[in-house]
Amino acid sequence: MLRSVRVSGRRFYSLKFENEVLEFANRKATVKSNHSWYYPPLSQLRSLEPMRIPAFRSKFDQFHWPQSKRVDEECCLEGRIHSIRKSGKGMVFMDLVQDNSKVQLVLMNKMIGCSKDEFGEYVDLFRKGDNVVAIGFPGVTNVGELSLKLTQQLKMASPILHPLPPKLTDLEKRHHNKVVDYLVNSRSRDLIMARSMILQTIRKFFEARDFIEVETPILSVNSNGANATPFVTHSKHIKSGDDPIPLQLRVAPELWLKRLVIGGFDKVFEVSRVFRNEGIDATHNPEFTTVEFYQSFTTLEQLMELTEGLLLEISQRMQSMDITIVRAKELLQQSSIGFKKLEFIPEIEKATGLPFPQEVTESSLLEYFDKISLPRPSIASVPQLLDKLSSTYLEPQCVEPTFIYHQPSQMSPLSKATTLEYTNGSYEVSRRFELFIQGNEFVNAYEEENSPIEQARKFALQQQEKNIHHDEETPLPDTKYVDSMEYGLPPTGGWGMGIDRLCVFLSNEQRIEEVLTFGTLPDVVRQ
RNA sequence: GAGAGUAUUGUUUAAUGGUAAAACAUCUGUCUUUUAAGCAGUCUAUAGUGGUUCGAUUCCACUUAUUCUCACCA
Repeated sequence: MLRSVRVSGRRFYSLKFENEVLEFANRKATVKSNHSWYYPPLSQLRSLEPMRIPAFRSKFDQFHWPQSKRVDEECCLEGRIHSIRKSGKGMVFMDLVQDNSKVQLVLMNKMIGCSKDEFGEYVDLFRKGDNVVAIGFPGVTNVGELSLKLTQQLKMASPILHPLPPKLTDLEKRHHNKVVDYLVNSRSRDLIMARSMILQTIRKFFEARDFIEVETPILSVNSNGANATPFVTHSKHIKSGDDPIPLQLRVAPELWLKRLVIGGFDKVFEVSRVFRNEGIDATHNPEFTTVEFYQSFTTLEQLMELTEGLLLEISQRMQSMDITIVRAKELLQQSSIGFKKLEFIPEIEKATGLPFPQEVTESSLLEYFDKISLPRPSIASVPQLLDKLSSTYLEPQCVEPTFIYHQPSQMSPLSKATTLEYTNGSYEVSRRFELFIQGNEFVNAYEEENSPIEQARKFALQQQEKNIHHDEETPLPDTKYVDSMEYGLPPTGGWGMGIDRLCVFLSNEQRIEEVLTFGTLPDVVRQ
């Protein structure tokens, strides 16, 4: 057990735990048998009001120090030890970190008031990585480094039981132990901070425009709003007879948000985690975050302006971080002059050199595929064929931020359509755009279909296609949503952006797990 | 769902059909102004099973773990 001794009126803990070996490898046992010393209640350690380290720095960084190079008024600082540098038996330097800010501690046996031997043994109780409370005088060292010169023994607040690796780069080890990754790799921490800053900017943008932030259901009977396989679960309390009704996790919040617009909330947005039971790769995780907003009486053109405005603000804000400054600068320039625009059908014609089929049907599109020698996708439905055209001819053109707009209406059953004249005739196109950057989709937005009659018709068409092509991912129509529409969805602009990809892009990373706090689903499962 | 790779100490990297090397970390010293410090010393490893071989960490097979790519998708 720990002996406590009195030295010149003050009580000190001395020195070695009896019969304990102070090796890191055995530290857990030592800690276990001296538990109350290693994990005391915080209030017991604070004999005066503590300062956060950033506040301490801002108070003393520009301080005009007296001859003695210190101020004889005790301060209390708390944080984690990042470095220990011994310099002789009676003197030790440590770096203490809190709130991403660092300050040096100077420990000297004379100032603390104990013998060198006592001092040395006491200091040996501390390891790089321990959380501690330090009390002492603010001051500077001979070379001018701001420090806290301890007047009392350092106090243990919570120890680390394993030595931190000096480096951790192996992907497997990093993502399967994110705690250590964050302690070791500052970039891993910075990526999470950048994400926070991006989300803050988005919230500020919408708040400044009088949007309200809402939260809509994640669990429901029929997940809708995107083509994707849902995760299925059930509730103990939602049953049909004795059988639980299967519930789905949302694949998109879209239909709930539009119901809110019908209900009179004219400007809503949601930062929403969505769930899709699909493959995992560098740019896909089964759960991911989108921001969606809906604003009544808003056109496609207004949606484009809002998109440029939001990305402008994000790019301005993200100049303040080292890891995002390069991308943010590019984006700032591009969003202030406005993004390039590609209109779907004319651009396909330009790229293929052939006029678009007059009828947008499966057979005419397949014929078109043959003419341009494009291999057919595995599911040869009209939406899939059109999507293939886009990913082959349009999306690769979108290295710089680019809007692709006026997609044929068959691609988006929830979007409002209009008839437009092109060289080869007139077409039903969606009042829709997608924003692509470096060939990746970032934003999907459209004027919402607001006729319950049209919506019911498009849902029916979608089901026909689904049955013909056995496309399991097409959701069942949400007839209750169509019922809600009968109360009058105003002409509404709806918009969604993937946050994970935005973070990956701005931080110039290649993989989605880098911007997820605990990696992708396989990483999460292992932690 | 299909394919390609990887596995050496706590970490990050070497090398080799015959004694596995280094840096950092750990541990032991040392230093009263250090800057994730210096100096001296110490400790720790070939994923598992089988095969070829006088001898396998190295070659082969299987297993396990894991990474990546493609497909689906945002």
